[in-house]
Amino acid sequence: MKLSDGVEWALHCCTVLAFVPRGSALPAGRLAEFHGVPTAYLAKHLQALSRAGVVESVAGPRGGYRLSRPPEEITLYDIVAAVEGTAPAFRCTEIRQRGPAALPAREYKAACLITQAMHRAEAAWRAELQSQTLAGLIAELTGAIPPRSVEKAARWFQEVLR
Amino acid sequence: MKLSDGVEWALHCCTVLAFVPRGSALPAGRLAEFHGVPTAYLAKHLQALSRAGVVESVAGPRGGYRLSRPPEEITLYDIVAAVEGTAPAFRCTEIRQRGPAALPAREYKAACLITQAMHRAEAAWRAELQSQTLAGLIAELTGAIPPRSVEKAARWFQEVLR
DNA sequence: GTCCCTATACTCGGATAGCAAGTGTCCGAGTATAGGCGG
DNA sequence: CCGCCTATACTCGGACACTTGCTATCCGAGTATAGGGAC
Repeated sequence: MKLSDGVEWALHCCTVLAFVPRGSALPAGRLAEFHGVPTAYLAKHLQALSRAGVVESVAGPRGGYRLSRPPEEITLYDIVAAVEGTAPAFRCTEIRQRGPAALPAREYKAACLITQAMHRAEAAWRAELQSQTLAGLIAELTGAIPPRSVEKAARWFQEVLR
Repeated sequence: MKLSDGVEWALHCCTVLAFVPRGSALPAGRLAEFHGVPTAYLAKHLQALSRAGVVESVAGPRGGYRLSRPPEEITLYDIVAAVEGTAPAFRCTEIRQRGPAALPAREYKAACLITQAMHRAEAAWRAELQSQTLAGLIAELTGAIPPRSVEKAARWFQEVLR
């Protein structure tokens, strides 16, 4: 089981985008530069965020990406699901309906108990991510990030959003 | 994010192995036949269960696999972890230490907050799986499985364990 | 009849190909901007 | 001096190669069994 690297990138990008002034936007190239990752590949994941309605894109010069909702209304699950998809990690192939103890398909009305157990675990995972908003994450960040880093980031913002 | 098919197979196999009389064992070939899956590939996952200490193997004729502990002491997480590994699904690559706002590496003492949040979610997933034992699953199963299927399975057991 | 020995056949275990999905990259379509031109 | 038009350059979006890890398979090492022979 492995999550795409894009999930990490998307979470960091959304955190940065939360500091973009209302009305402005940040291009994919600037975001990639800020995080030191390949531009083209990051763009791919930003498109996924755009399709999911987490961020919105504006074309042309002075264009780029910005959050489409206030950070209070964006959960970490929204971001993860946008990149990773909403399909369950555990997929039941109904092997109980095969082999010497199998019955005709119509006999299996109730869902497989093993599948239910695995889905409960995934639900717990989703619930934990849904309980955390982007705003909450940023609130934690304030005070946890070294002041010098905040200063450098602010300077970079000044230059890029100019 | 996708779990290996082997996880589903392993869970079903352990459920079946719980019904093997103490002292006996069930070969990989019989387990594969019971579930209608490729023998060689299932064997690979049974080896993983064996390495993890969930099942134990006995070689030679009348050999095979059996649970190495009573079902009360085997959690669903034990089985999933044996097949899938214990590495976290979310891997932090420390992109916060790159780009124009980065500081020298020694400045980053505290763990990345985004990573902490993702790890909390995975912990919730693990906790849910750890709270369920194989014995509990089997208790649920009793009464949920159609009587005709139980009968066919019992007949097959008679023939195989003979 | 009982014990021992040997050959057998069955088991697991790790090493080996094939394939799908994630990783990484590129170029084309669309648009807001900025400059120039005319009134 | 002001408004309009056009050319520009910058943005996103989807289509195209490559690599890693999951899927599937095979053959060899080891062992408990079963049968036969000797006592």
